[in-house]
Amino acid sequence: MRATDVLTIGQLAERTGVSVSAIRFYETKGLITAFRTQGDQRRFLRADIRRLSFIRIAQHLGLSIDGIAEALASLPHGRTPNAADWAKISRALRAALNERIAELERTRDKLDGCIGCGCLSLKKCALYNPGDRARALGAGPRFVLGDKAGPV
Amino acid sequence: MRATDVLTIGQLAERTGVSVSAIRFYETKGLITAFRTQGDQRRFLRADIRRLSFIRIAQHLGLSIDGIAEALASLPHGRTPNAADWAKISRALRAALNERIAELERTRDKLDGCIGCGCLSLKKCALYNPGDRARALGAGPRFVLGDKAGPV
DNA sequence: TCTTGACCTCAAGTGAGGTTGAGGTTGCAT
DNA sequence: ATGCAACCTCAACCTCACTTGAGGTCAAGA
Repeated sequence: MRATDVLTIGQLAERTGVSVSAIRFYETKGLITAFRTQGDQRRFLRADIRRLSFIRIAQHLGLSIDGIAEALASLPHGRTPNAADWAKISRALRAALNERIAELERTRDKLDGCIGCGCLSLKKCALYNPGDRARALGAGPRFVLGDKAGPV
Repeated sequence: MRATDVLTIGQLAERTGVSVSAIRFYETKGLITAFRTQGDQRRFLRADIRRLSFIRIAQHLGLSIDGIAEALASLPHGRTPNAADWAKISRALRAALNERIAELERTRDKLDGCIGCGCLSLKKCALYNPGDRARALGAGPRFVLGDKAGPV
């Protein structure tokens, strides 16, 4: 293994734009793993750059840490994921993305219907029905890969 | 003013599906105002149902409490907003919505380009460039009505 | 060898968006 | 007039996704 194949946490942070403290946090959450030097310092593989990229993209799409952990669980254990592995998991991400887009479009169309009447009334108006509430709660959109309805 | 024109906080909660504690919280944040009975209990107007609906819809679209307060500031002060007022503010909401949809579509298209190569590499890949980072941070999407770049 | 910057752990803090609980008051029906 | 559900305030607590700080260790260059 060449020296350039392993990265310190600082190097990984610098290459990904993710802070050192955030990387350590992700490790405690099981999103990423490091091996250790004799002096207990973390060392990462170059493949972890891609893993971290996936994490940040997925976050941008609204997935929670737990949702991302779930998605990453589909990657092979015991070997470094290859391009095909990443392509597969990216397609799952794409599906989640399409669903979120469709949901926003539905909301927009309902809003269009409401602009005319100016009703904007919960329960009465199609725009906001109580069944949607679970999805709307919390800080930002939450949905899990492969879970159409989102968390209960 | 008929008795049916005013609502207790419990009635407002029941009609909107928003919890009593959340309504009180919104009041402390200035999103909604109530007048008080002699015994210091809150009383709301029926128009506040619409106001609360707007708040929840805007939240669902990813606006922060502060962003919603800003949007609501464009409503007339001193009189109950009418249908035209709500239509105007709803159009602003629609614009924010369209922007968010467009952003997600751009992300999806970049992701499509990346599935082929399986690159998924921060900085190198078009999918995630550091300039986007400010927008991606925090819990869920943040954007302010009429603010293209989002909060600084 | 020494220095210095990068690293380590663990605990506490942050901010958004609320909820929960204690202890007390109001207001409507009977 | 009385009972009791619904209201009040205020402080503390919660989750999420991190950051910050204290106190200490490691590793590489001069």
